[in-house]
Amino acid sequence: MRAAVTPQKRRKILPKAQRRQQLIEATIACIARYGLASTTMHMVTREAGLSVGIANLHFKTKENLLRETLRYVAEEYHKGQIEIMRGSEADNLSDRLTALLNFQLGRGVTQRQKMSVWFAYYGEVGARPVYQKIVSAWDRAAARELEFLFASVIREGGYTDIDPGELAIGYAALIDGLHLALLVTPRELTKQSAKKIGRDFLQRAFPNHI
Amino acid sequence: MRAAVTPQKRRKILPKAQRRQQLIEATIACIARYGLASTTMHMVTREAGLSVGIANLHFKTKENLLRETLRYVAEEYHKGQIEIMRGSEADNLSDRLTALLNFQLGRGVTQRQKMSVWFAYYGEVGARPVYQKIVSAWDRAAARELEFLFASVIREGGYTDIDPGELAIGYAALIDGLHLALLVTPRELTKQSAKKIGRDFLQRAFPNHI
DNA sequence: ACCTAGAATGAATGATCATTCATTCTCAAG
DNA sequence: CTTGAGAATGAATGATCATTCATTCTAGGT
Repeated sequence: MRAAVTPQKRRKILPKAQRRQQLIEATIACIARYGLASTTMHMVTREAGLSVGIANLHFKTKENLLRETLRYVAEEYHKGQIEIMRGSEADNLSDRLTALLNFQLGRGVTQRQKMSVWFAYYGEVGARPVYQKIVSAWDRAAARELEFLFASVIREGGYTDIDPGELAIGYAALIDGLHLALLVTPRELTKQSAKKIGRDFLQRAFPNHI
Repeated sequence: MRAAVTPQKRRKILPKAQRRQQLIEATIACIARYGLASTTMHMVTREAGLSVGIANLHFKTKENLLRETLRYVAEEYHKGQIEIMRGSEADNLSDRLTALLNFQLGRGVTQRQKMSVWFAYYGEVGARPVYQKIVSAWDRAAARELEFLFASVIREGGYTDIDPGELAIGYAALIDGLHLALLVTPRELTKQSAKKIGRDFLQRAFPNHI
């Protein structure tokens, strides 16, 4: 009888960028499954199907890997948002508002995995200024864009007594809060209801547009 | 020359309940300062001015201590809320709404320390079902109370087309989102603005009451 | 004043992890 | 086909931590 036939995974060499991406995605999966606190380098590299040493090879330290992962997640979410808010010339403002809502509470973003990661980092923001910097940079960019969109809607609809900046902060807060509710009390809130609640918010502010 | 005069802190024996409380408060302070992930038993006991062993004496495991701390924080916040929503017979509904908003975005609750702890736990909810259970139990209780309050307001104001349950979820989400914004992007949002945003939300829903 | 139940201590233990680096392996260039 | 630059591996290292428990100390009861 032979020694057990270990399937002998052939070592593969790939470009740096690809390995980094692979590790970031493994990190996201681990954080969602085990939490930020108990995610270890072993877990991440196993999830990626690679050896322990590779994480330190590409990211130098765990702290670096976590930071880059946050950067990736924050960028993905906020870029998506911003793209929709800018819209194409063709889209009218009502459609843009609806598209934004559908994105923010749609399949891609409200995956349990994504929301877990998002809030895992928020939870550490109080203790880690670096995370705060990354998140708040993107938040500011999205907030400006949203304020601009709302200002256009206000102008078009002739709404009075609405400050676009304040409304934008309120709307963004509502969406964050709904994500949190979907994560923490999923039994009390479906994505459908969440969308309706977001829509109602916009409707009360912009009755002629929604 | 004598041996250095160590100020020799005299050992003090106190009732169990008091020590537990003391440790929970030290845990809150540590989580706020260092984050949930890097809070150690040594930090907590040092913060409390006690020895390492004591935490295990009173809480058996670290996991237990963290769980009890969450229970304490969740209870404190939600009990305060619920008390205000029930109000005294004397208070009219408008006053109750205002009092609620002032509590939720007031000095006590929006301390950086409190919000840090709050979101630190939210961040782990995706990975720890126990935390989810604790938080969602209190959330449900508060949600019911808020729905009841809103239903009274709707009846009194004769507002049509408002579902009190949905509005309650929306309002709660808005408040959570504002807390998050105060924590993550404090430079972009003052407590004053946050209150105004909350007030505007209520005003658009209940124009005759606010 | 003396005793003792049990509260409090903290050095020691063992488990877990991030990080290192000597070695192996891959593949593109020649 | 041959070769070397550097990508990938994983056993080993050392640091950090939760938890234990033999010992010390306290305070209420006698």
